[in-house]
Amino acid sequence: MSALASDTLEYRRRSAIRHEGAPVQHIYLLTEGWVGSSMTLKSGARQFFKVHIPGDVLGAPSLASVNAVETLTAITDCTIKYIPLSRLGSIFAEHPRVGMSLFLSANKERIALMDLLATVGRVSAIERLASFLMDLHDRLLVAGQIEAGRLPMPMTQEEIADMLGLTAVHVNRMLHELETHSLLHRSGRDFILNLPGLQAMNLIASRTYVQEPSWLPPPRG
Amino acid sequence: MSALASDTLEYRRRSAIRHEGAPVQHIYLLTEGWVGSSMTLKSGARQFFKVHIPGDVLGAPSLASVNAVETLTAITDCTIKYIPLSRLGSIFAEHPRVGMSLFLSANKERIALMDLLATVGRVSAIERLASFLMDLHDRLLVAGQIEAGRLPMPMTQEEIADMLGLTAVHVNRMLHELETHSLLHRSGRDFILNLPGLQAMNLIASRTYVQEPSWLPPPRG
DNA sequence: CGGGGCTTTGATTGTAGTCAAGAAATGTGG
DNA sequence: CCACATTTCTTGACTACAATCAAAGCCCCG
Repeated sequence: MSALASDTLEYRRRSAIRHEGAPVQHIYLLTEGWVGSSMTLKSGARQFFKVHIPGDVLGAPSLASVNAVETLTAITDCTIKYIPLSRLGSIFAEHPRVGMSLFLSANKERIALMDLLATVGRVSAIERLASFLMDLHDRLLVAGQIEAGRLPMPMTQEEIADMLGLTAVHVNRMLHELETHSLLHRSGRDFILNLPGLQAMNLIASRTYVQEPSWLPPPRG
Repeated sequence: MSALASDTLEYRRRSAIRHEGAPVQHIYLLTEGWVGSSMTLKSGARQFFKVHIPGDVLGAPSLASVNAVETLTAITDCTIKYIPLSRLGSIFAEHPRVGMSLFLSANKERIALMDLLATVGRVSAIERLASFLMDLHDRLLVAGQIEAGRLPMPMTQEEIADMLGLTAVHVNRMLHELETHSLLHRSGRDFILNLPGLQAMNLIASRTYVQEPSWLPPPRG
């Protein structure tokens, strides 16, 4: 994917990479830092969908729409590569395996959205928080960005609330509750996680994603 | 898509087409009737993600997973075509435009999930219900399956509740509330919708999806 | 016409939201 | 490096939306 990108840009924490409603001209590759994708409703309420970490493709859902559906905001200072849409067309024609891996990754993201939706719709506030922390921790761990159990947390409690369908006040109380039960310890900007304890609170089944699907055509010679 | 399918099967209302956890061997094309996709949590709670209508591809998110992530259940009697995974591989290699339209449709479904997540996370019960009815109505209308304003409703109130992150009792009360405000009238198994009134309650921006993206490579000669 | 699932309604509870104010942390400019 | 401004966090008191519990009625469907 990286080879397909053209421009590289840096963003400061809090700045917008793209606003919802803007014309869709690129997808993006996040190379450093964290980016949040969110939507703002007519009421002014905001819903976050994902905390993107390095290696993630950003902005792909909006490919299906004339106007961007999601706002992309830098959660930390970050570095982003731009992939213009014109380049996307040739991928599917000339590199079917890359096209298929884009398709697979879109479906993986659908699963992530389904898991978050099930969590927001059907799980108590404290368990939502536990699930969120574990999900973010596990993704960062696999990406080699953190050591196990220590999760840097640059998000505000309001941002966490907008991810989980809660209020900032209630997130604060639930964080306190987790600390009371020794499931979490806050050390500066880091969250120290009690991994077994938090994992036990995650009501979503753990997922095994396919790496090389059997049905994927062989690489070109 | 239809040409890629092999087997065709019929299912009775309530029967399962595929259970979550089962090995992933097919995707499906719904040709008649409605199918719900859902997930069951460790707590036993259920979350619905989508009411699929004729023309929809079913089961694609699970392509990214070793075990199926979603349960597919017939909401009405329905007819389904099976697309084996083996066939999927050749699509991307031999029909790049079809591959790309699969990719686009996966991203369209991501937007639908994002809209539902924002609704469940950030919208009041009565507005959730209004949004759900309008979304289903609009999709069926575009598909030419209904006449405007008249929505057949074979789902139980418990199924609607599991879609919206509510209880069946509360869905019942909110339906009553909508009727009180002349936003809804129930006539047998049909819901008669006050379209302008319900649309005004939908807090999600309306979407314009791309048909022929400019970046899509030209059809093969 | 009998029975099980679904709907409806009432009474009560509880989780999370709202409002508010003070404390702490963070950022900024001098 | 300090002083000030602003944002974020924390806590308390109170409210309210939706959940829960329970029971009766309805309606298919066999």
